[in-house]
Amino acid sequence: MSKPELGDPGPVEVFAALGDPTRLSLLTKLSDGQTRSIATLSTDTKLTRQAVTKHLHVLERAGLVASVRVGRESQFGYRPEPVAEARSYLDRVSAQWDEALTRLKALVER
Amino acid sequence: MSKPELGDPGPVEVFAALGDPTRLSLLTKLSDGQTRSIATLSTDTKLTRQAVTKHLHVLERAGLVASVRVGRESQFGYRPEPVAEARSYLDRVSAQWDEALTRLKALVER
DNA sequence: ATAAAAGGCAACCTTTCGGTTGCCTTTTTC
DNA sequence: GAAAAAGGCAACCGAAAGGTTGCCTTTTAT
Repeated sequence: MSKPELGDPGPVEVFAALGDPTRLSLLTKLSDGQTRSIATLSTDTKLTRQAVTKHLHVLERAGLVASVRVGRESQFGYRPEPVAEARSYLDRVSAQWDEALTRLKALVER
Repeated sequence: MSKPELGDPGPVEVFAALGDPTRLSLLTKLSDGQTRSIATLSTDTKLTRQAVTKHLHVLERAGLVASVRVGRESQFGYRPEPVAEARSYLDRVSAQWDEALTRLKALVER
């Protein structure tokens, strides 16, 4: 059945989550498949640990990362699904555009 | 030389621009290749013409649309380049992820 | 057993966003 | 040559975003 099930919202939320430099770099860092703690992700960031935490939660609400508390630290990991969704959304947009181009071409060459 | 040339900023700006429902729907509407006036785009939107105008300018700053003033109205049209950029950005992200998976698999199956 | 490391929580602040209203200019249309 | 249509400009407003600081809890290391 696959309920909407909270954890991968629509493309809008995903794009919004990607639309911030800090978040985008956190995500690309995590997309290497390794899992990282907040402290780790906070080094080389100029920002406070708290700020990073907030960004991570935004990413999490958008379904782009998931976290597990292990011992005293919580490990964050990349989740590929929403990116795939976003990608196919953009695919559809540019597909529509390509169609339009094709139609125009056909019209002109007639 | 290809100066940065204002008009297609990085992926962050593009994602930010896409991360709003109104903007996303304006863009998909325009991605059919047809050019539309602000008034036209404002119908069936509940929002004020001004609000729509602002959104269009955001899209324009992100390079996703371009406008030309023709007579008394300004026509907005879709610009495909930034979408392609964004798409390839996401491609790289998921490519990195896939690589990681592959490496992990190799390691495990050894 | 204490100290240090990692985090959660919450208050607070400033800037940006999304949106509205009012008014003025320019182009059309009749 | 008015009246209407399409927009631009600017002020203003409330809510959300991005960030900080302070303090308390839990886990780990010594």
